[in-house]
Amino acid sequence: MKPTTPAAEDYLKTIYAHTEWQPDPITPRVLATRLGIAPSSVTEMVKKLAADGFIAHVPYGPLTLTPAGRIRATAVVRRHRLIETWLVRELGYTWDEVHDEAEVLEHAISDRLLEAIEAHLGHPTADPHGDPIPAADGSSERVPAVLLADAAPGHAGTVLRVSDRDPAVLRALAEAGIGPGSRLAVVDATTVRLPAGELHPLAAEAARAIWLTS
Amino acid sequence: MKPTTPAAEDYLKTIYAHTEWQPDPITPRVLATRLGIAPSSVTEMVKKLAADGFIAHVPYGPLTLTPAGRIRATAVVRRHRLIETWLVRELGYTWDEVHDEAEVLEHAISDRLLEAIEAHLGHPTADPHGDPIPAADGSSERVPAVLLADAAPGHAGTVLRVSDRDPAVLRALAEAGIGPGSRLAVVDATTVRLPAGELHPLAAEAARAIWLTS
DNA sequence: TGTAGGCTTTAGGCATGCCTCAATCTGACC
DNA sequence: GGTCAGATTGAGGCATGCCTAAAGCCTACA
Repeated sequence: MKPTTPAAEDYLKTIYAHTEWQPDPITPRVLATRLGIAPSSVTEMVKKLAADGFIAHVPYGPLTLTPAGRIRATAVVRRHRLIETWLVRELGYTWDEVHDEAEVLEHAISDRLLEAIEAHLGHPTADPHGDPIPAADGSSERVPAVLLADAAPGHAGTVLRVSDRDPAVLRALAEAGIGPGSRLAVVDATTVRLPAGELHPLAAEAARAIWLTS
Repeated sequence: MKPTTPAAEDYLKTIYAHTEWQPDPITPRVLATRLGIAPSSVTEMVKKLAADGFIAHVPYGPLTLTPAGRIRATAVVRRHRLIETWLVRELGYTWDEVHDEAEVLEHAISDRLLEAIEAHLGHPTADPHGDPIPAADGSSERVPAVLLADAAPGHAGTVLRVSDRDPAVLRALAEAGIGPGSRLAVVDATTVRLPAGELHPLAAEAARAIWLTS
C-alpha cells in the first residue's frame, strides 16, 4: 500500500471525521475550510489521494473514502485519540488542551510506541471526549446517538461524546460539570436541564458538539 | 529569535553533539555524513543558519555554533534525552530502541508537554545512556571523562556515558551488563576487565562509544 | 614550486504542499 | 431556457530541503 505523508493523513482524517458527525459526504470547499487551506490546494491533494486509491472522486463531486482510505483514516484517528487519552490520564492535561498536541504527535509516533501507550493505558475504548478509539484492525463500535442540537425538546439522555474541535466549548462544559456520562434533558435548542434540576444555557456551538444517547 | 525548522534543528543538534565528543569543530563533510545527506545540502543549510545567526562559518572553514545556536541546540538535546528517558522508564523500551523514536518526537512535542514529561519523571539529570540532560536554561554539568578508546591500559573507572548512536553496540553492552555506573578496567584498546575479574572483548566502535571517569 | 586529490561550493533540478488569480463548471432561480 | 453566484479546477509561483554534476579552493607531498 502507498505510504502517506502527514499532510495526506490530515486530509483522510478530516474526511473520515466528517462522516462521523454528518451523513453527507464532504465537499472540497468544506474540507479546505476545515484544514484552513485554499480550495485549490485541496484539488491538488485530492488528485494524488484518488490516484493512490484512498479516496473516490469525480470532478466537481463530493469526496468519499475508499476502503483503503478508511483504513488509513481510522489508523490516524486511533493515534489521535490514544494520544489524547494518554495526555489527560498521565500528564495532567485537561480535555480542552489535548487537541493541538495530538494533532502533531499523531504523525510522529511509531507503531511500536502507539502500542506501548495503548497497553500502558489498559486498552481504552474511548478518549476523554467520549470519542471511540478504533481498534488496531480499524474496527470501532458505533452507539446510536443524537446530536443535542437535533434532539426534540424533552429528550433526556446521557452524554456520549463531545467534539474536541472547539476548546472554548470544552472549557465551558467542564465548568458546568458536563462531560461524557452526564445526564441531560433537552429543554430547547439552547437550554438543558441538569440532574440537580437546574437549567443551563448552551451556546449554539455547544449544542452542535454534544451527542446524547437516543 | 528566528524560528527553526526540524531540519535546521537536526543540523544544530549534530554540530553540538560533535563538540560533546570531539574537541575539534565539525566540518561540512562530517556533518553531511552524520546526517546522511549530500555535502552540497549542508552548504545550503549552513548558509541559512549562518544568516540567521546560529552558526559561525567562513567559506571552506569548519562550523561552530554561536551562543544563539548553542541555546537552540541544547534545547533540542534536552528534548531528545528527556524523551529517551521517558520511553525507557515508562514504556518498557530498552536503551538501544529509543534513539530513532526520540529523533522524531524531539521535533513534535510542545514545550508544555516537555515540561509535563520532565516533572512526571522527577527532573532527571541524565538519560538512560548517561548523557546529561540540559536544564531548561541550557546549562548542563560536565564531568571530567575519558573515552575508553583513548584510556591508558590499566586505567580503571566508572562508565559515565555510552553513545546512543549505534544500537548494536548498546545491545552488546547490555548483554555484557555494561552501562552507566559499571566499573571497568582497561586492559587494552579492545579488552576490558569487569568487576568480577573476567575479561571482556570490546569492538572498536564500543571502545569509542564509552566514556569513563578519568 | 607544482600539482593531484579531497573538500567545499555553485548551478540546476525535483518533490511536497502551500498560495493567488483566472477559467470553468454546476445548480438554482427567474 | 438563460443567467449568475458560488464551487471547483487549472496555471503559474514560492519556500523548504533534498539531489547530482561540475567548478573552485586548499593542502600536502613530491
